[in-house]
Amino acid sequence: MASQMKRTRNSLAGVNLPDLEAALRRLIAAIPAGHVVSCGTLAEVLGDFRAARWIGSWLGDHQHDPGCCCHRVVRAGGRWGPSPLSQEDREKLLLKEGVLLTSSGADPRCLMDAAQLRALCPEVATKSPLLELQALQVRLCREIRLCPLEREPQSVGGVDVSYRGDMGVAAYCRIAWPSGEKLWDTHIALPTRFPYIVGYLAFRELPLLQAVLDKAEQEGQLAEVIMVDGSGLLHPRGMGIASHLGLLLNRPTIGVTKTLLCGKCETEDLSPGQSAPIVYRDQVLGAVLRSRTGHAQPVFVCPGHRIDVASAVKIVSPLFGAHRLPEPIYWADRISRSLARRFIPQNR
DNA sequence: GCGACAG
DNA sequence: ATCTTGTCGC
Repeated sequence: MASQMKRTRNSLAGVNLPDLEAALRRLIAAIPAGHVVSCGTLAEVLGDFRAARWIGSWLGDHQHDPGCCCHRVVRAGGRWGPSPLSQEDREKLLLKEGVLLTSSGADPRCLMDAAQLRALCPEVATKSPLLELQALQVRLCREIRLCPLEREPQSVGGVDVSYRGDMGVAAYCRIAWPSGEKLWDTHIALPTRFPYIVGYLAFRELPLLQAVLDKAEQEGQLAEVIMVDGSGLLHPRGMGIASHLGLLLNRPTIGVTKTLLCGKCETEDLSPGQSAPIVYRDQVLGAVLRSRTGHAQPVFVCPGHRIDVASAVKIVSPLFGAHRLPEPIYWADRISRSLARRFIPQNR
């Protein structure tokens, strides 16, 4: 029993990040000669069709070795996609394996569908990594508390992550509320462990955010409310990164984005300093805000955890300075980006 | 034909 | 998010 209580605490509070790349390599290794598979089908077997884009970019990037069968991966309908091989080598390999070619790619009749690939790779199919992460998000969603903020904060923190190669730099900045004065900041750099896939941003950035916020807490600089560069409640499973972080910290969090992940709003007649509701699945889950200084593009705000839409708008509104984004996010973005550019050498 | 989605 | 030159504008 004691050993159970003492379970390992990683940055996702006990959740192990799946090795998506390893799972993808196993799927590709399971494609038989004479067949091809599309990025979308691979994504589907990993647990979410939306991972297709990541798979496409991975094909062009990955560490390729002679045994790798990535020449059997194509785009939808058999069309050619990114590859480390030359077009000539690729066509030669597929022809040798018995795949018919068309003018634009592989013959669609040689494409395998998800059911066929699942049968050939049961170890990935039965433990679909993205399905498991979705299940976790659905489970955590029930613990989200949507309520007015209890007390006005003295300060609000902002967090953001910038990237350089395989490294991520997270920055945290504490801002006085409501004055907007910059009070304190810190940062940390760590290797990236998970790709960007729409709907799974938390699994990419939470380890870094948790690390930088641990640092802030040790220095006694953790603000009462944390603003995140990413969505919260406005998420297909109600568990955007701001909500997930709020649960891990057990602290009020607000999601702020430059584009809308989901939901609809009227941005046409929005005058500077005003806000309008964002509706998703017939519920008001956020607000679109235009800064008082009248920037062309508005920002989208939603609750993460332990706050409601009205309180989130009340907290964010006074923190618009001279920039499009509210000060905590503006500074976290600026600091993380300049550090990533300055301190991490580019290797490619 | 429509939609294709945070960072 | 990142890769990137000059260019348009307050």
